[in-house]
Amino acid sequence: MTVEARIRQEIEARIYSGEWKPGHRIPFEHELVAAYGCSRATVSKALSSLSNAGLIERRRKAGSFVAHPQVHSAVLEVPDLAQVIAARGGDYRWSLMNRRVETVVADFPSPALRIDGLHLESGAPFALEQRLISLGAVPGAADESFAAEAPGTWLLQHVPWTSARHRIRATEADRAEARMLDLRPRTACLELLRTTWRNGAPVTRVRQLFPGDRFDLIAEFKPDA
Amino acid sequence: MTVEARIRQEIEARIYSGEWKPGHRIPFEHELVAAYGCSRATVSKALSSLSNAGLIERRRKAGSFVAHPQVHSAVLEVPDLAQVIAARGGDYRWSLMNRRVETVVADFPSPALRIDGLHLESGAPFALEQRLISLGAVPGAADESFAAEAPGTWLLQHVPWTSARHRIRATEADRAEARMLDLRPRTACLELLRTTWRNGAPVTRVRQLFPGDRFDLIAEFKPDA
DNA sequence: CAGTGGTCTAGACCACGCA
DNA sequence: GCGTGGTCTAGACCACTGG
Repeated sequence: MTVEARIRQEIEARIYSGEWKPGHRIPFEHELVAAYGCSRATVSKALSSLSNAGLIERRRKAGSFVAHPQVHSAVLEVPDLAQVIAARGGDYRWSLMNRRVETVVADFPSPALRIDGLHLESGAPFALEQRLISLGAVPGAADESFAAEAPGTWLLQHVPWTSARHRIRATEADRAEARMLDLRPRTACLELLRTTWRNGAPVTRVRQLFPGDRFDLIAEFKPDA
Repeated sequence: MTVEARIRQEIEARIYSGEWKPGHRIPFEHELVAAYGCSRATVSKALSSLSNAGLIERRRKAGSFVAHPQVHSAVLEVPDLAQVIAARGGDYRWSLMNRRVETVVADFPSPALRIDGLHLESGAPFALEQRLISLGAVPGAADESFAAEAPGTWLLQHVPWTSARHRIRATEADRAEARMLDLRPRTACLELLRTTWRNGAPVTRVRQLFPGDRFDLIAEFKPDA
């Protein structure tokens, strides 16, 4: 246990226990230096870590204070479908339904590859996927058939770093979607819309449709970081 | 711009641009010290920040390497319904439907307060809420009527720090739910199940049901932290 | 304007893990 | 072994901001 970790944990414990309530001023850095017999840099690292985690707020001249709780964000596990299905003990497969180049796509500065397909669990439809891949941002995609490998898997391995935005909502499968997913029409489905950028330019946009009874998303909030 | 921020940004830029691909070894700390003319502590802080953000991996003896991308997590904005509705220009209200003490609740070590109610947007149903509050963890809740204030709002102000787990799925409103939400039966809804703990003990468990066409969740992934 | 946190330095010792 | 990152020290100067 490092000194930094000890300082952090002992402050955490006082916050979790309620001994130090939101708004409470925690000891000044120089007081912690004296209490732990360590250097100020070590205290500062511990407090920075707590601040990053959102547990405390630091204000010049005033000191550091227990933050007011805000459970307004959580880490969402965005599923890798192959792993999800393997974890359930199922057999994952990808089935390509459509592949073509679209020359004009809204919000895309260049032509895009349009890929439609189905993720299957042990032979049964699991999720419907409709995807666009910018050929400007990912020229190599033009050479891929995506017949055997799902485009998401391929992209993870061929596009360096991206940012992404997900929109999650409930919707009803229309007639065509229900047929492909082997559902009654109007069955409740989870719709995941994800757009991915790299250096501000769109890389891919995908819509995944999951039957509501076959899949759910998990998001965790932990004040540690 | 601090030295630390400059180091971090210049490394980020090389990663985002693709100049340094996943697996690439970035300069050793002592090389960065020489390149930037700063101390090793400053370089180390910059690299620690990149490591926390998941952009690089640091290995003793070997060096630091560009990490392989994993868009497998994103930050989910968990909505404060009052704010969501205010941001849309609507008028938020909470309507209490039921409040009673349940002596035995699964997974709760003590009796719990059961609160059912409706979140309203400009008078129209927006979300159905069914909540349990542990009276062992939050004894003060017993003195609250929750007639005027939604329990989530009250809890944020009165319970110290928590961890939380959310489950998100699509489901169909049953007859009673559809009636309360003013929907046709079997309308697709987004179901948010959240359990909150403090020191390992459950504090509250809530189920919120949103008509699919009235609400969606947003989750962002940015490699920065 | 005084005291806080923010940032930085030039060292040091250690533990780990590859050769 | 030996070089790397992990941690720490005992200072220092600065910028901000609350009283």
